[in-house]
Amino acid sequence: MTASTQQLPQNSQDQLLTPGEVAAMFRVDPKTVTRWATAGRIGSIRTPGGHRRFRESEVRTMLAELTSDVDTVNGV
Amino acid sequence: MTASTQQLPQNSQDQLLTPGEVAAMFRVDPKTVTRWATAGRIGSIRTPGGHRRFRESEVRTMLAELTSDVDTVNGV
DNA sequence: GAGGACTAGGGTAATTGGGGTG
DNA sequence: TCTGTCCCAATTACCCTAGTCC
Repeated sequence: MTASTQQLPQNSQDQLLTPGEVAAMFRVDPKTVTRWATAGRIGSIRTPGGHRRFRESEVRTMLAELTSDVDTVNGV
Repeated sequence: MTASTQQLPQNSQDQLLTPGEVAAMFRVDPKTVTRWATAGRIGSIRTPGGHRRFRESEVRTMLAELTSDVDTVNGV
């Protein structure tokens, strides 16, 4: 049995998502998600190869805010 | 009984991880982790059978280094 | 000794990154 | 200002069989 897989050393409870996954959730192009990461609007984790991974919890939070913030503007 | 489920009294500071576990931490394919080891981007320990093992401390360090979060943990 | 699960290896397809443009 | 699409190069993902680990 996979005794080794009994407990993943996943200290972070966040699952990582690929740019394509995030792009599908936001209905945008992966390129756009990359721009968000470049602009610093979303935390990104890079693989040794240079590809980006995003935290599921962070993406969900942003998505929830957008859903809830349809026209709920704070100022105007 | 598999002693794997038990906490052996290792004095350990470097727990060994399997390619699958490292792959899960980076959200990549186990083969990709193998390529990193082949490319020399990550230290690898080979078993007598040829399988690879990675040090948890090293993997954690890489994750921390590659994590470009807005978190101001250490002002590098 | 037997079994299940994972890994190594090579090869090919899909995705991603970066720059420039509409 | 922001997003979508083009190019090309690099990285990653999935296919297979055989061997190893527990």
